[in-house]
Amino acid sequence: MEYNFREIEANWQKYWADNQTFKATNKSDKPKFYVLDMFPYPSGAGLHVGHPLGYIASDIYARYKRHKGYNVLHPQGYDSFGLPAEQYAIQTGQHPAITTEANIATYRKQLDKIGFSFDWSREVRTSDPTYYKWTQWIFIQLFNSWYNKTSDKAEDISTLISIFEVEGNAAVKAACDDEITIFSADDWKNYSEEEKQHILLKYRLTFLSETEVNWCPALGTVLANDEIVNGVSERGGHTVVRKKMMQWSMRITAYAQRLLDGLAKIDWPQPLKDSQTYWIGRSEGAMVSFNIDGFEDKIDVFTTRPDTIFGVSFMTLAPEHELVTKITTTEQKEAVEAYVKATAKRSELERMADVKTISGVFTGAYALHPFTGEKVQIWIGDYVLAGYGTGAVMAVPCGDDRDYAFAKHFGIEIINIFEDVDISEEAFTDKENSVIANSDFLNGLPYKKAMKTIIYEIEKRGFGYGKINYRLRDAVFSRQRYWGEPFPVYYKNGLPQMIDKQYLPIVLPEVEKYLPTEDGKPPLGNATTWAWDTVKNAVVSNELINNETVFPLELNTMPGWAGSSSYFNRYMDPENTEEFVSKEAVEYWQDVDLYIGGSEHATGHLLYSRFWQKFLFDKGILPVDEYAKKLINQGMITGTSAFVYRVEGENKFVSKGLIGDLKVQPIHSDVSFVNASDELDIEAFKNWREEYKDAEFVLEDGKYIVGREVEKMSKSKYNVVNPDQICEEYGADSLRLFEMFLGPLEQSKPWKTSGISGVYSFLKKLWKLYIVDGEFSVSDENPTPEELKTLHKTIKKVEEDIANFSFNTSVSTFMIAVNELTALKCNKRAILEPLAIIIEPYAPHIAEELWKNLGHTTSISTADFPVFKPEYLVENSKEYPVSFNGKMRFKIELPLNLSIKEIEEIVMTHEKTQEQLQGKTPKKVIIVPGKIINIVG
RNA sequence: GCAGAAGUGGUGGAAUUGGUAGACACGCUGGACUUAAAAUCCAGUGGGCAGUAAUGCUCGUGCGGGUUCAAGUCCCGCCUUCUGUACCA
Repeated sequence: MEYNFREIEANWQKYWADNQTFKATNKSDKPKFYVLDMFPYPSGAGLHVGHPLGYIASDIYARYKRHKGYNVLHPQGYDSFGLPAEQYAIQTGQHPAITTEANIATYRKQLDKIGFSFDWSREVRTSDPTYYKWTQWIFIQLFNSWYNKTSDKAEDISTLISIFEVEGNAAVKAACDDEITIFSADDWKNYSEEEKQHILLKYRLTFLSETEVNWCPALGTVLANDEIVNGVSERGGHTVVRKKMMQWSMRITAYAQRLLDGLAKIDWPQPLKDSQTYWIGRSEGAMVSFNIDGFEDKIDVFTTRPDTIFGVSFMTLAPEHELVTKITTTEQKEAVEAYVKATAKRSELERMADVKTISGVFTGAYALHPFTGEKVQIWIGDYVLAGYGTGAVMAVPCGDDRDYAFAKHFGIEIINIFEDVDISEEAFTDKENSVIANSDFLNGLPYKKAMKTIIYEIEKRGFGYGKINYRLRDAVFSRQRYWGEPFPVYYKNGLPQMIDKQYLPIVLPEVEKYLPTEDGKPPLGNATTWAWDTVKNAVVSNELINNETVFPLELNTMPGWAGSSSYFNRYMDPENTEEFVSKEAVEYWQDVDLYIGGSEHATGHLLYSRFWQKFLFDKGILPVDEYAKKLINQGMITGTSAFVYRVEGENKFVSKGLIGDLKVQPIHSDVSFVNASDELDIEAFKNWREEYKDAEFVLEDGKYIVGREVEKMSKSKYNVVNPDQICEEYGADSLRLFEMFLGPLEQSKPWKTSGISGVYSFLKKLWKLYIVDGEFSVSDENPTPEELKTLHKTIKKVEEDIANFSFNTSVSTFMIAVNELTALKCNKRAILEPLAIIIEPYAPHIAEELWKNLGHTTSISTADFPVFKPEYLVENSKEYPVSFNGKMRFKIELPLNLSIKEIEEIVMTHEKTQEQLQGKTPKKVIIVPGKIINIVG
């Protein structure tokens, strides 16, 4: 009876599917456990061996938890809206839905081969109308809500209207647009319905506004900051420019503080928390208004150092600042205009590459210092960003590096307002250790006291107020793309109207072309049936638009992160057509206990989804405001590329060891042509490409040895390894074990297929334990203490490893156990049965097969995990290492019940000790019972 | 620049609280089986020196210091690589 993994794995995969072994119920007496993977975008390239790493880890965890008596929810689905399918559609005319469907089929086939314990009955796809119905629904909920800073939560817009009706908006504390006009209750009542809607739009949690966006002309779309890499689009590398557009935005800034505070109660990796903290970017300071000499207008600035206000010697505005044209003097007009123009022209790329250059222009205007009344020059400079704070800064050169450099460069006065600090060479930025001087009533105060005093004074004198500012921006939610969720929105007199829940989903219309229209409208502008009939409550032909009962629908679609921001809640109740998720389901499952995925989502998906969770929590739809208790980032698996070396100018390849002084050009070879010893299959390489057919190969010892280098796994580097091939050749159990064996889950590590033979032969050795004379057979004899010891130390170690997500060391532990049991010729049921269970999470197929052969008729998947018994590991002697001055010289076997004194006596009289000491008396003897003996000479 | 992670044999990596550095594998070398190959099994395998050998000595966890009876692990100062981020007032 051979270990025939092909037959075994196919049989069990069929069994699991037929019996719905891993289907989770929403009702159970067992405690719940929710294990989630970040769901994949089904790309056309399919999975490579790097992708399943996290899925294998989570699957091990899920399977382990089933053995421990939990009702485990372990779903999987697809984030199936996205740009690649759309790009492909633009090129070929094929509908993205067809491409997506085909890609999903490939993914599913590949995933099935690895033997995951997913509950596929709960699968969701973000591009499926029955799913995106709920994405649209959440959008409507956000539209119908405002953020009340007094109650510190989102509330229905009707509560805001009630306040307006009673007292106007003066006292309302809300997260809203910056420019809000104050109105009274009477004003409100006199506003037209349209005016009211315009005002409410400034308060809603999703709102329309003219935003400066990253417009990519080549893709015909707006890109998020994280979709831009080095100033060009992440996909395709096209140029990106700044442009103003009417866009939907999400008021995530309302949640800035809560997103920050929530980090304290979730067990997520510190680096990930740090990057979210940085992204949110909380800073405490003050808003201060500066009057402008000769103008009514004021310049508002946000500063984190109001305590240094007496050090202000100039102000800098962003070139885009609205006051620039107004206040610039005639003498400076030309220079200012040229500078503004030059800045607008500079691409993001240029601005980034050139951080060191100091540039700016004096406007000729002066601000008046609020405390001293002195005149302060107003400059413009592109180091001040229009999008942050107020787009203006009060410059304090003595306390800020950039202001210092700017002042030095343009010869502006530098006022020192720090006690006993020399600022002739550089600014003094150590705020914690600063003591203010030369600053009127702040003199002699340390940082913290100075801050308190100045904010009090600023507020008292009406120059401004203390403020907490966040770097986090509201998230633009519109995309000029086809393959995304349509908005459930139509426009009446230019005002957005939500479509009622009962008519959802609004299904993506058919279009002839997936490109933007000729007049620059998004691709949905090509649709001919894309109008909303408010009588029939249906999508109808555009020809029927009369702006009385039939209105145009929104042409933008939602961004990639829309569908992924709450999908984990939908898994709890995926077939519910009446509610996003039922109360019972969400009360039972609550939240994700373990979430595994890549760290690249740190500030995108993982921040937006926390925002939506908090919002839905505020609305009473979800019971918890953080959705994932624990999160693990799996590391990247890199590829090991292979290189052949072509002699420059010739069609001749030299083996790596023979390069010497030759001028050679390294060329990627497909890794499949190279064996474990780095030898190239020359014939395969020659047949790869026409140009290599007649190439000459210079060999060493009769072989061609390639060079190897670790690089990102990618098609273009010919180092991609496909999991299907591995499953075909070694089996899914080998793949699973090997992916884990590679190294710590959270670190990046290179893939080298040759190593897999180690885990493969381990599985064969494991199999053999259960075989006697070619037949499956185990003995019912009582196990020996040695056998029990091996079993129980394995149970102990594996449970500790799983708790620490240290799956690599578990695999080693299994190997050691099997090696030991093989040496002991152990064939006892009492050992081999529990062994099968503890290996099951890692190698489920072979475990099921062994379990069946042990006489069981049901799946091993819910068998109780064996209980660790420490008594089997009790030792009564220890092989002590005996060190001299910290260096181990020999070992000595001693009973563990000896006292320190007794140990010392035995050790000191030992002949090897005498040999080491050579008659000298040791200064000190250190004995740690059970650990070590160290003799200091 | 800032933030984070990581540097251990030819390779992937292991080493609970400081306590035998290199577990477990890959690769390599030698051997068994075989007409041969594959598969399988056995033995060896960090470097250097000495010895026929058993063995002994010595150096060794990126570099330089320090604490300690004892440091891969703790402290101080550097170097390198990878990842993220981009003038945030």
